[in-house]
This record gives sequence, C-alpha cells and structure tokens, in this order.
Amino acid sequence: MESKKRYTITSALPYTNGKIHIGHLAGAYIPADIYARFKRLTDNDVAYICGSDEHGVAISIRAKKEKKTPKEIIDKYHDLIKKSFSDFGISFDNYSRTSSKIHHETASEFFKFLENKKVFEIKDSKQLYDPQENQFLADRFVEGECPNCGFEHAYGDQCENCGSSLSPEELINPISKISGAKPIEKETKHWYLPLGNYEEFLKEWFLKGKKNKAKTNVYGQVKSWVDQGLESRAITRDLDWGIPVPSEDGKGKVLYVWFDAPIGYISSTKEWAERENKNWEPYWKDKNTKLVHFIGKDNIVFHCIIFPIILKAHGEYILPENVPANEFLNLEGNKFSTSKNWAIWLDEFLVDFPGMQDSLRYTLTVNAPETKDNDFTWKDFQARNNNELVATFGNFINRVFVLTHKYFDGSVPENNGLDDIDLEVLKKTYEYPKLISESLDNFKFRQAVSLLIDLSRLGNKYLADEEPWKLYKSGELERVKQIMFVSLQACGMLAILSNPFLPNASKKIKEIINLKETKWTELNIDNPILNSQNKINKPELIFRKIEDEEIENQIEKLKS
RNA sequence: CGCGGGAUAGAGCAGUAGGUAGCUCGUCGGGCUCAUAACCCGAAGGUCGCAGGUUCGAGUCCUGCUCCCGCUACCA
Repeated sequence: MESKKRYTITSALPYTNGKIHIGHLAGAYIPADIYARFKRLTDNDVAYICGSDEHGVAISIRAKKEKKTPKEIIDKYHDLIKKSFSDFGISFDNYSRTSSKIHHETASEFFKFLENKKVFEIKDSKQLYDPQENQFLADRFVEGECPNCGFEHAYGDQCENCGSSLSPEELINPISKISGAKPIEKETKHWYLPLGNYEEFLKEWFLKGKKNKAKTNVYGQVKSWVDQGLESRAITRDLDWGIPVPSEDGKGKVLYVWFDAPIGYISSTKEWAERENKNWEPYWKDKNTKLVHFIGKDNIVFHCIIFPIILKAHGEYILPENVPANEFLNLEGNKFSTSKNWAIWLDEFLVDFPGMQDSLRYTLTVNAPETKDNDFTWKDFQARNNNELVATFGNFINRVFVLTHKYFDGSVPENNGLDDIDLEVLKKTYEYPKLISESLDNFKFRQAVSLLIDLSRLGNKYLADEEPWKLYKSGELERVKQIMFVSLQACGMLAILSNPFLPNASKKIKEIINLKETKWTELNIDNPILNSQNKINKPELIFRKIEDEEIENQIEKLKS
C-alpha cells in the first residue's frame, strides 16, 4: 500500500441559474464523490471542494428578465443546488459560493498579484454596445442576418444555418437580443491573458507529462488547441455583476466568469480550512499534493489550459495531476434541455423515488459517459436496479443474513478450519479492494462499480454451489458454519467496498452487522471482518424493486 | 469548413503491447428452492461503421470515407 497522500479534489462549480439534473450529477459530481470517498477510505488526506458559480452575464440577464436582482436568483439556486448535493450524498468537505466575501478577496488578490507580475496585456478594442440597456453585448447576444447565407437569426459568433463563424460586426441589421435595440460600436479596455506565451509550458507539462495519464478525449482536445496556437483571451468584461476589476482603470468592469470561477476552488478551500482550523496552503501549494478536477467535456479547455496557465503564471501553485473529464449524458435519446423541460431534476427524482439515491448513483456510475456520450433511459434504470442491485447485490446479502438467523440465531459462526473451496472464495473476496482501487486510481468508475457487483455474484455462486440449506437438513452443521462464515465475510466486504458508490446501502448493511467504518487499508484476510463478536441484526431489505408502472409514469411525465 | 471523441451480438459495454472475439441484460433450455418469483448452470446470437492497405496474421497499425457528439447555445 502507498503511504498517506494529500488530495485536493474538485467538482465543476455549478452555475446558479438553474437546478441540477442527473446529467450534471453523472458528469462531475458522482465520479468525484466516489473518488473522494475512496481516497479517504484508503487513508489519505482529502479536501473535496466545490461551490456555486454565481457570476457571469447569463445570471444578470436572467435577473433582468425575471425582474429580480442577481442576488435573488443566485440565492434561490444556490440553496436548491446545495440541498440536492447533500441529498445525494455528495461528500464535499466544503461547498462555497463565488459571491462570498472570501472568494471576492481571493480572486481580487489573485488578479492583483498577476497584474503586478505584468502577466496581463491591456488592450483597447471596439465592441457592440446596447444603447438602450447601457451595456456591452457578448457575441451571442447579438443577432442578425448572416452575410453568407442570408439566414435571419444568425448569432454574433456563428450562423447556425450555414455553420460559418462570424464576428458580430459582419451581421447585417444586427439587433441586441436583450432589448431589441440596434447596437452601436463603442471603445472599451480589457485585460488579456496571453495564452500564447505559455505554449511551451503546456507542451512540456501536459502534452509530454500527461501523455499516458490523461484520458484520450482530454488529451486530444488539449493537443488540438495547442497545435492550433493559442491567442490572448480577455479576462475582464463590461458588466455590473461580478467581481469588480481591482484596478484604477477597472471601473464598471468585472472579472470574466471563467477567470474567477476556478479560483473559487481555492477560496472554497480557504473557507473550509478556516472552519476546520487547518492551513489551506499545502492543499494548493505543496508539490506532493495531487490536484484532481472532475468536469464535463465542455470544461476541458478551462481546466487543462486556461486555469493551469493562471496557476503557472502566479508561480506558487501546484498544477492539476489529472482532469478526468467525462463526455455527456443524454436522456432517452435526446440532449438535456432546460427550456423543453427534458431533464430529470434531482429534487423531483427524490419525490418520486424517496430514499433511492443509491439506485440512481449506481445507474449513473455503471453507465457513466466515460469514453463517449451515453444515454440514460428509465428502462435501463429499472433493469439495473432490479437485476443488479436488488437481485444480485441485495439478494445475496439478504439470503446470507436470513440463513444466519435461521441457523445461528444471528451470530457469526465459529469454525474449525476451512475447506479449499472456502479458502478460495475468501481469498478472491479479499482481492476486491485491490482490484477496485486500481480501477478507481485509473478513473475507471464503471469498471470499479461492476467489480462490486461481481463480488456479490461470486457470493451467490458460492451459495448455489455449496447449498448450505441441504447440508443443514442432512445435519452437517460444521460444514454449514464454514460456508456461512465465508459468506458473511463477503457481506462485510460488500459493506466496506460499497461505501464510495452506494453510501446509504453501505451504512445500512454496516448497521445490520454492527460493523464500524473500516479503512480499506486495514483489511487483512487473517483478521476476518466479522467474527463471533458481531451480532447480525434482524435483516431488512437494502434495495427495493422498481415496478413497470413507476417507469411508465416517469416516461409519461417526461413527455408531457 | 477545421479540430477532438465515439462507432464491437437484440440492448448496454470490455477488449491491455496485433495471434482462435469477451462481459452484463434480454431470449431459449436446465438446476436449486436459503433468498426481494430472487439465485446458479448451459445454449443460440457478431463478415468488430464502410472501402482499401501493411502483415504469415488486424477489432487492435496506416489511408480515405460515412454517421453520432462536442469545441458554439437555456447545457455537463
């Protein structure tokens, strides 16, 4: 076993202008939570960090539309999102928000530090401006006729009809999507991060250093960006909602949301450390700390190029060890869509399936979009739950507990030596912590969770092969003791190993068998998980079956 | 347009360094009856997106092409 290490684990900061649906959960939160739990259980020092991303033009526009203040919008969604994560057992050590004081301070200081180091370029440019709303317009908030194909609703950056990329000035008869007014050109000043200066750094650190570590989708994306050459990127915006640019000339400007958001990981860590009376710095500055970002594929560029450059430019910070980005999850063959309400919202799921968080966690893990986009279907959810969690995993545990009660009144039987077959099963059982650890260390979550189910298959087969119920009837009690002893160890192992994936089930099983939280590193085949000290309580079911009718209702609900 | 990812039995996925195609579910047949009618065994089912090429041999390497997805939107 490796010695204790420090991990800073992050999940993408959710944007607070909407609720959380299962696509979000599958992409960046469940894998990160599994990883964080796993690292804690293997005796590491873990800070699992996240928070709400509450700035940006989308929120200020939404607020305007709903005639609310941005603060009202973010407060509403921050609370909803935070509760959803907590309901699903996402075990953040800290969940902060970018509107917090500590984040504003951290981001401002970061900016000032980089400005003093003369990292930024400051340039004047002309941008489209909405005279009615008195604000500058992001490319996508300008609409007009495409100069190439004549399509009337082309965006400022691209025509969706012919696919050509545009700049806002090219549009014929442009209008502001916010007010409908005709935009005018206006001069403005912005700070730029000169990404091009860091190409050599990226080649060395990422393209060379992460070649065998990064997932192919991540590596390919970064390589393609670097190969094409990197251009300076504006990191300030003319907006009134966000972190004010801490500079003389920065009046009326805020930090670009993508500059401030990743720094949110740092400020959230600070907030946590303050509360826990710890020093936050080793989590971000100690070379031995492993920083791992969990994100969806849309964020690859920010986490593998822009944020590392910001950290590198600063100089004192460590760089991500890995960024295991997931692809996207679709729902019943179509993309998630907020406006079409094509989504499964976490709060609504819990109303319809109370207490069944683990079933969803399981399905989203075993069917995670690890290498390509995947599809979530209600039928698959039902099948996974019924076949794998209920019939295989839950059933194995239940039959062992029931037999233990029937034959030994709930106590773990003593045995005088084990047969070869028993030893073989026991040995295999104790191989699972290593197998699952290896999968998780390689970010293969689907494989890891499948191994867990495999262990219960092993147990089911063992029972079917040995048939203790027959032996009991024919009076071979010593043999029955051996079989039940081994089966119970397998149950204990399932309880311990299921923690990262199925935290509620794990807890429930541990309660039944009176087992305390056990570190994976403490497991030892010569020191059984369960012995005659462990009384098995009256068994209760860990998972319940999902009926066809419930699934039909959900599909109906989705389509309405 | 360009760049990146994907395309393997009815469905969902594995296939490590090129060497007789695997897993789960579903289907069919059998066994068991401790168990949430659950569990276990066996069988059927694939020209590995298409077309070329390298090789004694390619799902695995090379070239070209097709389709899906992202880089670009209320979105992960």
